[in-house]
Amino acid sequence: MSILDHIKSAVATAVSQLYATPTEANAVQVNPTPSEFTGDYTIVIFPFVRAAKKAPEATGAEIGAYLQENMPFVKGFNVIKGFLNLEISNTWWLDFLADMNNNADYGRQPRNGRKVMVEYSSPNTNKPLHLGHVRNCLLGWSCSQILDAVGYDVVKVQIINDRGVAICKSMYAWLTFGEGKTPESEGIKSDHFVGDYYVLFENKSRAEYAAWQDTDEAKALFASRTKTELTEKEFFGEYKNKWFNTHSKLGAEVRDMLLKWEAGDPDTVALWQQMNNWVYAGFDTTYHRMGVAFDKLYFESNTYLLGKDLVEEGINKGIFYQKEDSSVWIDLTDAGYDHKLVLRSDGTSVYITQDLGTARMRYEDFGAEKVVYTVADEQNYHFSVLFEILKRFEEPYAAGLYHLSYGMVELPHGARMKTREGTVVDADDLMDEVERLAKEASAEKIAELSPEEQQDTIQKIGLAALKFFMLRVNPRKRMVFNPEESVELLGQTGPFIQYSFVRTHGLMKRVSAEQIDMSNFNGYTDILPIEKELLKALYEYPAAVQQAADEYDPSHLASYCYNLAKEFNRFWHDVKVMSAETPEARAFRLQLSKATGKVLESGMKLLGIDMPERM
RNA sequence: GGUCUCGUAGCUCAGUGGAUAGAGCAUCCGCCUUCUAAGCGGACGGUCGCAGGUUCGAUCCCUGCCGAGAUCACCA
Repeated sequence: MSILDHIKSAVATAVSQLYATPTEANAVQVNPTPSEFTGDYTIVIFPFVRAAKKAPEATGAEIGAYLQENMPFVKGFNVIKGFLNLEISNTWWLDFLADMNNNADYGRQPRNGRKVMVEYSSPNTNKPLHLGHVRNCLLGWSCSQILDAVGYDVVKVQIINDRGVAICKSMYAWLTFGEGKTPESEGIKSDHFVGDYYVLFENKSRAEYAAWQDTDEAKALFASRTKTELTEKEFFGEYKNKWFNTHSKLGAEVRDMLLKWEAGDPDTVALWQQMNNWVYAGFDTTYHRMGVAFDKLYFESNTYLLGKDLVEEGINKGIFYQKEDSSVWIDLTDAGYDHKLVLRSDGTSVYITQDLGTARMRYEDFGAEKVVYTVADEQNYHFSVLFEILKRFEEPYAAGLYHLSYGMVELPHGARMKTREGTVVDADDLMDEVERLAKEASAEKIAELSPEEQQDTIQKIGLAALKFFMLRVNPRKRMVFNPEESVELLGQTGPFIQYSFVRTHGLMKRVSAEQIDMSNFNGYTDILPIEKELLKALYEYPAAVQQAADEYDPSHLASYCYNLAKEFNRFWHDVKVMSAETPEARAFRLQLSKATGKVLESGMKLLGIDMPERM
């Protein structure tokens, strides 16, 4: 039981006894005391003045006296307006510091025996990973680490969208224009190689469309448009998909290829394998560099036919209904959604059918009671519907479904990233760039390290900048990706936190090199305000991890790490550690530094960020 | 049009039913003979989108409006 829980329950008892008003412990508000007031923790008294029938000050004084009387670690208190500020005894803080440094798992909860699946990344295989995938991967990875830290067994999965029109475009372009080239022959990273053919296809297609727009047929179509307010450009913009499916020669070729693939045509399947293998090899490199990994891969080519048995089950259970054309639907109007198609009239599945089937299959595979889907917010509606349907099926995991929805990463000026327009920010390029800047900034400072160590340090710094930039923002929010700011190394950044860690690490190296005794810190009695602030920040760590887990939101943890680092830097600036006034003060400050280093390293690890030893 | 999300300093973002709403960047001013200045401090900067309501107390909860985005396919 934490000290805050003790305080809450003691306040509840006090109110119950003093004012004969039964009060729940969780109705008591306790906050860290702001530094401009005296005290460590503050109880908000306003809620109890009605029961006390006294002024807030008098009520606070009575409760304060009760707490001081009954709680050994409450050393004193003061009341300002409706706020009761408690002072916690130094011995309690010293014990806390000792316990924390003896606990290798500070901030981690014991295993709870429960299982959660986290799905993230889930790319298409027709092109390399870009900035949006980076945000996705960092969120998914960090959430899985955080859930692990609070006790869950986490299964990290991705579902690879390896089939469909998109990959066929790359396949067709390579087959038609590739002249047998390979990533090896061209010296191009293999996923980029495949992506280049996708872009090539889109270029050819665009040219075909432009030429078609000059035909009499197209002109007649434009002249006969019903929405007369549309300009020619707008009209043909809207018409593009229709054209691709009805007029385009390239479109016909791709559809033909998809049909062959579905029929299992050996040449087509072999080509598909080849293209996908190139892409996977490239993805693996990128994932590895990004520091993310998966426990199990699902492939859409294996799951896209799933879910039909659920359709039948749904009809039998009365969850779904069938129309005369034999298409199958669900009426979700009572839940605030619309009627939703779950099976086409030709009997083929749609996206949500697959997802229903995949959900059940994965439960059969792992039995996870919670499933986190890390998918961009453009699919909010889809997941609301999916979860609602699974709830109506009374799937055992239905209550544990969560859509970790995140806002699109936009380019400055509100532009969305589009492969066809060449406005994507490529994940590999991005990592190159942050490392280049990290190298620029670090070169002199780490010059005496070995080349390998230098490279390692630079990678850690660059990735920290990128990862922290993306994870410190609440996932729900759209974020504007400004290339210059994202790789900033000063201020509220990953490298700032790394730098604070490096300071603690430097102290610990001296402790072992000079065999400094850190054990007599208990003799330090007059804890300074700056030291107390640091202790309070350290104390908050488990709660920060828990909040990040409860809300599936690593940004809470990112804020926490930044605040702790900031606090440590203030401490570092204000007091001497190695040359402290007394051996006890030195021991105490070293213990504090050690604890800070531990928490920073562990907290950042949960964000997927590694610490360098020097920088 | 319906639904959902977002709106806090010039910019990027935190934040909580409670004390004077906080950081970073930018601008300006200080601080390295002292454990790494990738640091620390200070100044400047706010009608917490607008209007009502609930409350002892609202930036936070509720309603309406305004603005931005997403979505509402027999696409994935």
